[in-house]
Amino acid sequence: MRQSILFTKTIKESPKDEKSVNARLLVRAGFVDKLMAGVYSFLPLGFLVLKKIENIIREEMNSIGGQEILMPTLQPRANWMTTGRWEKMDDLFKVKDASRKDFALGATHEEVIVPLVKKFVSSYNDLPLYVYQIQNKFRMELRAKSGLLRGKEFMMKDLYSFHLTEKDLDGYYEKVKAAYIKIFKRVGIWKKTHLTFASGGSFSKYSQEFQTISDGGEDIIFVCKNCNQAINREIFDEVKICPNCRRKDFNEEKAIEVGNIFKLMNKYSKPFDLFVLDEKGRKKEVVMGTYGIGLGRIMGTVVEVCHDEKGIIWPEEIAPFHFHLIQAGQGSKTEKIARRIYDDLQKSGFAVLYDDRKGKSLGEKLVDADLIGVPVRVLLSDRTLNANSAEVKLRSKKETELIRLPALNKFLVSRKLYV
RNA sequence: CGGGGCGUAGUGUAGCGGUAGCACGAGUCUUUUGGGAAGAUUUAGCCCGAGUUCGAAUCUCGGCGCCCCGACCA
Repeated sequence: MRQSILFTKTIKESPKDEKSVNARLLVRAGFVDKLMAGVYSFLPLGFLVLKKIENIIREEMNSIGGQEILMPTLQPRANWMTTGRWEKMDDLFKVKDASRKDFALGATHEEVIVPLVKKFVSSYNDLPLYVYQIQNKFRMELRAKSGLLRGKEFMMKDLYSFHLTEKDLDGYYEKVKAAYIKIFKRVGIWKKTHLTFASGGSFSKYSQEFQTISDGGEDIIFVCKNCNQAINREIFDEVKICPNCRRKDFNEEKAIEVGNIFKLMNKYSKPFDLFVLDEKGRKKEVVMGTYGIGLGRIMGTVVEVCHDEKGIIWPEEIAPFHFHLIQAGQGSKTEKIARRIYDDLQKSGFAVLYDDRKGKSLGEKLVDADLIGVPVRVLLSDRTLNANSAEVKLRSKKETELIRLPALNKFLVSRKLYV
């Protein structure tokens, strides 16, 4: 993409109504725009990142047998009455139509997926079944905060699994756990992410969460110094011992909950009477699991974890572009060669942000590049051109390297980091 | 939902009952261009509504909005 036609612009000062690191950097760099507290638009750069995250999640969900669907946001009150959550769920958005009929805006989709599955699943042969969607959720957060980390409207991947037995659910639960670890590795936050025991809410005594250590987080976890297992503060007092290695030595950390996995058992299959017939024709209750990841929250978490005083440092797999090509100087030869590098890289299958803006000093372009945080910067100026070279720099490193132009494309493309 | 703080231009501020001003930013043009350059020029504001007053950015009341702490958070 040519930066001269990118309609968003970087902002020099941090917006005064944003305190969290992720919101300040993402707004300044032009990835997102705040419409109101807890509700953000994703601008071209931010939408690219969101789609990368989405695709990683989609790939990993597909790899464990997930079938993708899309369910409605607008949902009938009756389904929520069936589960009792119309009254019980404090943060459920409720709306009325012109005839005063009630609807819920989907905060989660058990009330839709269970009746849906009931229409198609009737035999034990139909199980297990794994269905997921990636879609906006609405929650009436009374206190939206921390930029993208806690919003009223946010994109979420929600996976639901349906099983004949708890044992089968347990097996799939472990598969999801492994898939989640892959996702957190690919988006670049796994090193700071811990599998964490937490309260099970109303379903079971405990659940498991993935918590990423960050000052921007709102949870407190205790990380086992021996094995990296963590325990959420909400249950620490009753546990006080690592459930994994039985030791009692912990570090206390602030953390962001980036995903959770949950055994629902019959919590929702029961109210909707979701059952199958087994091989002997007997009714068997279906057991379920639910597994969520917030996409915007992942994006915000990545920024919280991957930034420096100059801006964002995107992990390679979710960066909006592979390369940020910067053209400095208005010489027609410089422009011609920059254009050729841009075209060649794109032909090689890479996404390039090409800073072809006129009238900006190199300093301004470099400051913008640091803020936006594309992993690899390629600088072509009159000066580098004199040496028949371009300067290559990783956003995460200080060193720069001059690469001779004839070898440039090969050098950049040969980096195995970008696929 | 409880508590606290705060609303004057995009940002930061001045004004303290009597003509809304400054700086930065942003736009245009020119000269520039190796880490946010310079000149000229332009743009843009009292959160909203009632009340008090001859007169309200300023005082009173109500609303709305934002931030922070807590509670909540399949």
